[in-house]
Amino acid sequence: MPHTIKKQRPFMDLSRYISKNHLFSGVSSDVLAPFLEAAQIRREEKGKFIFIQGDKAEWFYLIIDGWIKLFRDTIDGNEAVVDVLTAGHLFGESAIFDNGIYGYGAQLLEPTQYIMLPSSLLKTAVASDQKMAMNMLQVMAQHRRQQSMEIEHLNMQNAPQRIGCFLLRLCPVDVKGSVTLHLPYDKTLIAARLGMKPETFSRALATLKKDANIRVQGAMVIIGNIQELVDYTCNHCSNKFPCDDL
Amino acid sequence: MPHTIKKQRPFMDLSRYISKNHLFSGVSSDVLAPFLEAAQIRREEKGKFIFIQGDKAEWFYLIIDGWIKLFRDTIDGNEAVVDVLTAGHLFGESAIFDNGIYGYGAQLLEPTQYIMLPSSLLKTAVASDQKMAMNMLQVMAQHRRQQSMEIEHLNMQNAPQRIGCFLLRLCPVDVKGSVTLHLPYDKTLIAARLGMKPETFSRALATLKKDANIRVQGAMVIIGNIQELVDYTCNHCSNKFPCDDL
DNA sequence: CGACGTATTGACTCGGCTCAAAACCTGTGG
DNA sequence: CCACAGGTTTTGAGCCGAGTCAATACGTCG
Repeated sequence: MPHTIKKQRPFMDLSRYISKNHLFSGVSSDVLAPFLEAAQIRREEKGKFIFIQGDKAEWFYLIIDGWIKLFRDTIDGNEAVVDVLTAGHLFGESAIFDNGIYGYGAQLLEPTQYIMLPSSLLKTAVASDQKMAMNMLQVMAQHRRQQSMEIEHLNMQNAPQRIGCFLLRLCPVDVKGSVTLHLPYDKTLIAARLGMKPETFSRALATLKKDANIRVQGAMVIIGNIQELVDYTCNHCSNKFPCDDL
Repeated sequence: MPHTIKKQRPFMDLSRYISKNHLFSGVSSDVLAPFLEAAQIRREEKGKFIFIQGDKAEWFYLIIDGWIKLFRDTIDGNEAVVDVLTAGHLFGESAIFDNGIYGYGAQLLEPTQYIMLPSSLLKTAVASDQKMAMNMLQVMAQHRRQQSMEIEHLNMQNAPQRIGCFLLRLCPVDVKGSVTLHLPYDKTLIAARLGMKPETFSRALATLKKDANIRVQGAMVIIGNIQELVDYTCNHCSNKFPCDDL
């Protein structure tokens, strides 16, 4: 008795993933239809570059599962990690309305499934459909707010505080007291994401253990008391916890 | 149509300033009209807060002349300067499509004239007019790119390089060799804008004099050779000079 | 078990911050 | 014209956080 092969039934699967993304929420099905038609689903191996900085932005992307990183390479050979994204996240969409050139590269961190959608479709859909336009604007505006926060964090918070902030954003919103969570990806990568070196990350995590009642066991982190961590972390920030961004 | 009487400024003045802003470029006059109707022009003194972080975003703003700063206050009483803007710049428009709350405060750095426009109008105009929507999206996307650059700079460049980058962006695009320019506002403020302390700014400027062939006389800066400054500044960045961002 | 990638630890350097003082401007009133 | 007051900018000394380089521990997979 053959069991289901899940990679098939592409159209329905795509539909689910695409339409439930906020960009398409409340959008009529005839606006949605061409996206479903044109969508291509891909599964690629770790390390694959989906695109690099400077490429023409002919597609934008939606992650189904797995992890990718957005990055920029500097002239002297360093790499800045712009963002790390997973299921449900959209990327590459911003360049479409700017200069049509990706401002960063995108690389898979592990085997990852994603959907690619044509930029041209997004452009026309946004131009012709009000709801799409408003959704797109909202996505952009939220991104801008996130980026503002990021800039503030880099300016105002030190390494342990940036990690604390990162951990707090991993917590479910409503909990109080103690929380156990595990880090979504490599510590090295988290470090890069937070704009610090792995060694600094390691030491900063150690000071959190000492000063903010945190326990760490490999990738598992136990926050003894959320409020304590907030007190330690959020003073140099302009947002009161819980921050509504992410 | 109703002809409203504005007590201080005739209709035409506003029209010039508003319609030449990129947000309204190519927009039909009947879409533009309600903005011109509803626009209010203001002139206020240095120090005045136009709004503060957390206010409801009922207006967005266009600067006619003068200077303003956008800033965020942290819980422990520090201030992060988000941006410094002057004639032709737009601000407060992002919150409208996000959560309707300003993410920063805005304060005048000197006597400044500005126009305030109702958020509600922007929202409806963007929802009903394709060109407005595309313009707004473009404004947003460009802002996002700028912010990305800012994050990269904070991460990768040291103080002298950040100043060098700032100076290079003040240069006219096509010049080569030597350039004379003067700083648009206080060194203290530039320092804050670049995420450093005034003392650091001063010292960093001194090292630029030494290492990158710069001369400084008060607010006047003479770049001996642009290429030399580029070589000194741009290595840790992912953009090749001239950066197309602002 | 060995081997490789990831994570931690140690010793050192250096950049930027702090606090404090001096130098420089610029406008004001005598 | 000078003296003074206020703000801005510079300079100095000392400290601390984060980066670097190098070595060691840890884990997981073969």
